[in-house]
Amino acid sequence: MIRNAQTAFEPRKTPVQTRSAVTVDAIFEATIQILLDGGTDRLTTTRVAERAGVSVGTLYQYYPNKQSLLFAVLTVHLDKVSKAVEAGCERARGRPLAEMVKIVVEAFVDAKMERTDISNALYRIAADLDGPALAKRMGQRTRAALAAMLKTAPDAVLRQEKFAIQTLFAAMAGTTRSVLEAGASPAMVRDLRVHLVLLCQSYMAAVSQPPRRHPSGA
Amino acid sequence: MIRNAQTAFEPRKTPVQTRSAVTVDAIFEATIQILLDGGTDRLTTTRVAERAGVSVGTLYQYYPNKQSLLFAVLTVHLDKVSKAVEAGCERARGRPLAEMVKIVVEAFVDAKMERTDISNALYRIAADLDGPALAKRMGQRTRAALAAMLKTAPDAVLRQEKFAIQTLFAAMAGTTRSVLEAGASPAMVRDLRVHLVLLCQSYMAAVSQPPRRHPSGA
Amino acid sequence: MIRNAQTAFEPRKTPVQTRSAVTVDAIFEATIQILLDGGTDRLTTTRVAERAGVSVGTLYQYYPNKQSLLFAVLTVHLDKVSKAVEAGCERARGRPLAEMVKIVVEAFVDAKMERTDISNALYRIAADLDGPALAKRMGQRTRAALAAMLKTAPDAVLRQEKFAIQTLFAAMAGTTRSVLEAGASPAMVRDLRVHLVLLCQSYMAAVSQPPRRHPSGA
Amino acid sequence: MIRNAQTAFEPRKTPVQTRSAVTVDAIFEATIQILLDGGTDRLTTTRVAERAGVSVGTLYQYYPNKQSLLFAVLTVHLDKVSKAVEAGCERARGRPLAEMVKIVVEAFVDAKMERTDISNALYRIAADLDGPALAKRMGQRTRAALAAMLKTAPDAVLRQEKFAIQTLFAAMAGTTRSVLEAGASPAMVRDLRVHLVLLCQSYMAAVSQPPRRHPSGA
DNA sequence: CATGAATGAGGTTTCATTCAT
DNA sequence: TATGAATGAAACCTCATTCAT
Repeated sequence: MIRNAQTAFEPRKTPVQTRSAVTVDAIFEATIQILLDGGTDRLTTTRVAERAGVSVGTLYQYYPNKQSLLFAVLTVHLDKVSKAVEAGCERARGRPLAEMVKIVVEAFVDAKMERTDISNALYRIAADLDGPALAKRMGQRTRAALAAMLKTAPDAVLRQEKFAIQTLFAAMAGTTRSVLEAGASPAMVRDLRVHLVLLCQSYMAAVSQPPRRHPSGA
Repeated sequence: MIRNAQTAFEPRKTPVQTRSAVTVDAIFEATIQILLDGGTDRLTTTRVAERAGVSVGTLYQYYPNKQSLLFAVLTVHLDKVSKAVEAGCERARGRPLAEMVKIVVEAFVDAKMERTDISNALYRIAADLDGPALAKRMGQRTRAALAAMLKTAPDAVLRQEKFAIQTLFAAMAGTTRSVLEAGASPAMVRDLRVHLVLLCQSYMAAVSQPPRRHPSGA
Repeated sequence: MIRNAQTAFEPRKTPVQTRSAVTVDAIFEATIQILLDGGTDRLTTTRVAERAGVSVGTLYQYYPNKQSLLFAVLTVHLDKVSKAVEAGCERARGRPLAEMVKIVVEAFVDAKMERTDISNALYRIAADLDGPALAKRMGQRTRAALAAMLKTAPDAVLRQEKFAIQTLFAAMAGTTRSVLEAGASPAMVRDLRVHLVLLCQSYMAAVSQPPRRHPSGA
Repeated sequence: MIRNAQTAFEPRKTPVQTRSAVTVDAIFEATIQILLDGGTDRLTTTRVAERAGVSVGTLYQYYPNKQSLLFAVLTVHLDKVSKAVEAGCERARGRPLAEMVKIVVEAFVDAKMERTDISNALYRIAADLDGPALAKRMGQRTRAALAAMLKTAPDAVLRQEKFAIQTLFAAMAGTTRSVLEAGASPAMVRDLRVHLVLLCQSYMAAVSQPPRRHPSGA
């Protein structure tokens, strides 16, 4: 486990020349490839560089250390998933609660499952980085989006809003992870999609109550 | 990640003499201690031996390699949790579905949360071992116990039984993990306990139907 | 230690255009700055170039390799000190021995102590260059100047002149170095100045004898 | 330059088995050998181990890092010199000032000059360690011994005792160093021995005064 | 001329594992 | 059986230097 401390994790330089951009992409791709067919301990900076067709030195011009490379790769993935969920939240605004949950959960699962191999590989490297830090990075944004969306539900209002959302998110992410790590078959993925929707819908229903009617009329 | 392939993972000898038992225990305890205050990368065989008060040579007499040590430690933990759940299942036989779920989920959460630090540490070493293998080890037994218990519910019968149980288990384990890895405070743990029960209860209710009445009488 | 062997140590081109002169100065200054706040192992060509506001490539246009840069920086410093001593020698011609020594030693100490931080930093890089070569560079000139001056002393003539001068110089340089490297405080520097004069004066007196009187008259 | 900071510099373990003692000695000797025929930058831990006929790993069992190895080598040398001087001080107690100085200076020069090659090599590695720290290590003890000895001189008492001793020591050490680094020939060494005695004697005489007579009798 | 991306040998250090004592 | 010294492959990372743009 590599604890974050205060070290600079930021990539070292932003490529200005075209050549650099190509290099950075190659490194990125190589990292994932190696992770896929080698596992965590084949993932060495030397090997990544080799696979990317550059020298180690070059790799270190862009990433100050191994963690920063892993961090970058992970971040890109998490951001993609976050964006997918946020987009789902946007689309689902104003719909009934059950529908909302369906849209969002499906967006999440689809994003995660698009490449189950990559998702799985990334779970493994996540363990070597600072857990809480990453959880925050991804969780915060997503939970905010969920909260905003849920307020627009016409048919329900949450009790213990904050914690309910946390649980909802933990259930989505955790259940998916468990299934993935168990080595899910495509069939299982399909089923998961359906059942996770059900799971989240029923939970949300359970922690909601009908909105207070406006004393309109009468 | 250390893939096991065909290597012998079994501990080398089962301690028969008292002296050995003490040694093994010390090694065991040392492993966890180091994990707790050092993180994954302080966890070296030498350090474990040192902390346990034995020589590395001795350690290797009981565990043929590092993985086998980690595997053993993890196994003990998982078995403890499994047993707790199984005991819960036993206790819950014949009760109404909601009650069943409550008992089982609480048993699981309590077992995991008894020492959140240890649970967290073990999540980290789990990443370095073979995921699916471990999932199986723990999952199989537990799911069997759940299945047996659920059949005794007087008020509900599951649809898609097998997959529902898988999802139930993934939700329990995954959600708990997510919360733990985010660095849960004691307060959050308490809330989790309550909400995870709710989550599982509502899901189980959703995938159940009232039992077909026996055409008794009439 | 980088032994020079046959490598070209001379700077590559002498700047004729103003732009070049500015560049060279910047590199020079940067080298010292880095040495001051980083120590020997932060002193990399890349860093020097960066701090100087030019590219590494440019640096290598003026200095064919790292040593040549260090050599140049050191040389400038040594020349400055040499010049100060030579000027002292010039001023002191014809004076009594004790006065001569006072003037010269003070000139030397003042030159070295003007920036104790820089002197210290340069001692460090000197170790990475060829010791004897540098000693010669500085020593020869200075000893010649000392010899010429001492011949004009009206009140004394040296025995074993050559070696006495060598010792005088070694004592001046060595003692000063020892004090500096010990991390001299300003107060110590003041004291050193006084005592080094005393030291050299008494030594010179001890190795001198009254001049043979010219058989003038009688 | 490797600054000391707070890192453990102490050797890692004291050899208990005979085998270890042999190993440690071999490493020690190898370090010096490499320094002698290679210079500072051939001095790598790998090369030292190789020359010592052990593996790098073994080296690191005894020295936690490169500096600690250098530090140890240097320390042994400095201690040897210190001891020689202290022994000289002991022997010289009660003698007249000039004799005292002669004994001590010769003890120092002889110790340093016993192996000029080694002394020179060590000057070079000293630059890569923390200057002041080392100066203290050696200087303190020696100055204390000098002070104690000088108090027993029957024919002189020092003015500004503390600073005079500091200067005396700096002159001894510094002058010797200068001569050595200039690549002294055996002949020069002989001369240095004589002249350094003279130098120190005349300085000490200059900063002394006859002792106040006890108003005994008359 | 200047730039700065790329190189890659080589440095320090760790650590699972063995085996003579 | 226990010990712990020894091993050495392999990891991470730096930096002097080059050369296409």
